[in-house]
Amino acid sequence: MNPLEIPEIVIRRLPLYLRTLNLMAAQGQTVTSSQEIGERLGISSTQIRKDLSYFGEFGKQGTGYNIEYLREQLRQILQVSQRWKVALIGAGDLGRAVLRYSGFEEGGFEITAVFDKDEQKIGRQIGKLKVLDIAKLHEVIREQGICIAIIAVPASEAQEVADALVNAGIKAILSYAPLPLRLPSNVQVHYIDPVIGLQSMTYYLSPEQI
Amino acid sequence: MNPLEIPEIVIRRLPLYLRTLNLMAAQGQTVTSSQEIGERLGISSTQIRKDLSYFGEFGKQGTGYNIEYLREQLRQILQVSQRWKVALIGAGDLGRAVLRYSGFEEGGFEITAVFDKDEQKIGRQIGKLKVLDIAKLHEVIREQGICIAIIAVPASEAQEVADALVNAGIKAILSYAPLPLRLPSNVQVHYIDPVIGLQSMTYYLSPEQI
DNA sequence: CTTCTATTGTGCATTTTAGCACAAAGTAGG
DNA sequence: CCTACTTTGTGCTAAAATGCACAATAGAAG
Repeated sequence: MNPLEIPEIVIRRLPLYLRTLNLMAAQGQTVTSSQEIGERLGISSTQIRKDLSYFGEFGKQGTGYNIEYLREQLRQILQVSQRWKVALIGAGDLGRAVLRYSGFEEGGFEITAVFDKDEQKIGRQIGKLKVLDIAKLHEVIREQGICIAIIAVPASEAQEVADALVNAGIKAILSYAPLPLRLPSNVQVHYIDPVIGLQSMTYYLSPEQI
Repeated sequence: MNPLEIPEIVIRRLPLYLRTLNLMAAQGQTVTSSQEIGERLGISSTQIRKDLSYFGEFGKQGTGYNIEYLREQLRQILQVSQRWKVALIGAGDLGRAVLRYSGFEEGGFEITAVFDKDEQKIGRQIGKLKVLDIAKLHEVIREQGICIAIIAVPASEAQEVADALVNAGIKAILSYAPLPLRLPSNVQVHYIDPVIGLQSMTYYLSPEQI
């Protein structure tokens, strides 16, 4: 099955399935079904089976899915069996929170370099890492062979940082800055903006709750 | 036009349009077109016009949209003309980063209470707010008339917190915990999980980049 | 006043996504 | 071995979302 033919919306759901399987495995569960995964995620079981069928046949009729096996298959599909090195740009409050979040490691990512342009922050130790001068971005990224970056700088500086990242060879960016970045089409990008999420919920709140 | 008939996917895009208009307004621009908004967001102009048409006719043929006017219309549709009070649960690294992020205010939200269960953190001052004991969750939320909450606690405690929030009358939750919450259907919820975003990008990275 | 250009709002066609329903295949119990 | 029950994977159908194409209309230029 050609990867180009698999809908992006399917790819977007796979990490949710993987996360669910991780939780089940952590609780000692060994077998599950599309129905159980679906109930946890609020997705129909048919959808889950169809999504998985793009990549192969991972289940057993009458029994369901072996959790360990399906986990490993999903990890391979998503290419998170090995750990990816990630560069973090911005050592402010957000950057520090990102750095201390353990979820990245479990998900297959390791932040191996932190950058900031503020001289006050450069050189400071955060966890295992020392904050580096953003002037060394290109050099360090090339040296370490990093191809994923997280942008945690103010909106006003995000585009500039993104340009530098692309220039350094970064191929995937997760941006916390609330604006769309102008990037070459061969660079992946995902955004995280909590306000967008809140605003689409307030639409549904009844007016008397204001 | 009955709100129940408007597709959720349309509602999800409106905050993006609003954010784009805010940026344009901040740069002194007064008029725009569906094409310009679309180019910035990577969305087709037709889509934008169709989305807006669910709610009325806001543009002028030949001219486009008055930015101030369309902004105000979108704010009213999304119910963010007034500011919503928000409770934040969790005063760890993430909670503090959330608290210091200025984007919420601009988006129509004000965090007016922070809670934690850790005695070390309770009573500590963060910005204008003092961290409150989570035991007072119900009381404070009722008193202040809060109906939106942000969960920034570890995954293991998120469900417990969510239950308490629902019990206190919260109607919308933004959760940073990487797991699906079990909630009554009349409570809105959105999740933020950076790992999900990263993992759906690694799928597209070429293997030699690992 | 006429012509030219720009842009909206929308009917219709196309494409994409989701879901039903069922054959196939496995398990459990007697 | 036989029957009853589960659950997968998938062909087909239905629904949802997107995009094309164009009439309508505004404004600008001459």
